[in-house]
Amino acid sequence: MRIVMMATGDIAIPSFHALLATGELVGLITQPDRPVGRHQTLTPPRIKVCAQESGIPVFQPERMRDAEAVAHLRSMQPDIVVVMAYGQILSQEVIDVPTLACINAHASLLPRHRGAACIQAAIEAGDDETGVTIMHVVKKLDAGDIICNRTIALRGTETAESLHDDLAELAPEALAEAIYQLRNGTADPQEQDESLMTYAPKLLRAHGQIDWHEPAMQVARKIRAYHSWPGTFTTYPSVKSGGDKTLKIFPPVDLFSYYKKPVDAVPGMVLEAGPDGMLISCGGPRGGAVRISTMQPPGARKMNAESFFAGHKIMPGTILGLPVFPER
RNA sequence: CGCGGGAUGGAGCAGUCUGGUAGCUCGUCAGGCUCAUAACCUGAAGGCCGUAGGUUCAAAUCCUACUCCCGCAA
Repeated sequence: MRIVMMATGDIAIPSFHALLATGELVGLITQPDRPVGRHQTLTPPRIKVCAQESGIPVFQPERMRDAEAVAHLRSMQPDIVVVMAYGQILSQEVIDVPTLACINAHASLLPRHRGAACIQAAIEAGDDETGVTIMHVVKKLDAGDIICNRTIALRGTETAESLHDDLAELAPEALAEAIYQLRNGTADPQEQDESLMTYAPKLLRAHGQIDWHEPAMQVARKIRAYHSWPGTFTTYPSVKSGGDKTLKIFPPVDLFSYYKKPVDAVPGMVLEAGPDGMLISCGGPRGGAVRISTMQPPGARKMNAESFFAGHKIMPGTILGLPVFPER
């Protein structure tokens, strides 16, 4: 059987190696090299490098839906196309090329969290479990019939980064089962329950802004969910410059669902500031607070609270993120 | 050369605009005080102010080049 993989993200790398090991992988289709990093250096996807090292042919069309690209795929004569974190929407023409199936590995338990930010969404929503789903590719995003899945329990401590790696390792197993079923005709794809569908749109850097009016639980989840991309941040008033500066916030975060606060405490108010971290008042019906202990001021590296407060003056009573939510 | 910020004892920062004795909060070490302490008091060590040139009587500070770090962007 001939398998062609379409993948760009690092999450697909373990699956790539698993497919490679079957000896049936005949090609990798991935996004063109992109300018990346601080100097906009043209950089190949890491999975492309893996393919080159393994002697697997690589194809990098700018638009997969173009006739030439489709023709190229057809010339590879795939029986199965495996899509995972590829980064382009596929046309029906592409989907129809493989003789057996065009399947997709998605990093959530569909129909929950369709879309690009599925990993972050599972953490931010406070789900008890997430996983990897293998389904048929259809034109509608992540909406195809489900072949199989693998689940992983969430303990409330993971970040998108750690979960990404765990799911990457989980994917090959699910993929192997799906391919096995397709191969011997035992696959019994189940339609997705549209009523349970949620959508996790692609995140932008700006989405990492913390809204201190949210309950402490939600703030803490967001800090974990958005690590390490796009990251979370707030703003603080700078005595020196007179303006507001951006403060990036990193896990771990201590959660206080209930916290006995001073009567004048408002969301975003710094309650304590010291070597142990910065305790910040949150919103919501029960109030609550979170303590953060790792942060990064503009122009500097990530540092712990002890270092931060050695040279930055944020006194208790300071209100963070102030000018940001006038409209919310 | 995509845009911007930065480099000052071990950590984090001020000082740079307006050149003139190296400063702050900590940490470290020594001593003191205390029933005791990460508390408090006193003292000390530790800097070629990123590198290399230039201007000047004089450069952390002004000029030029370079190196490294960070943010945006991807």
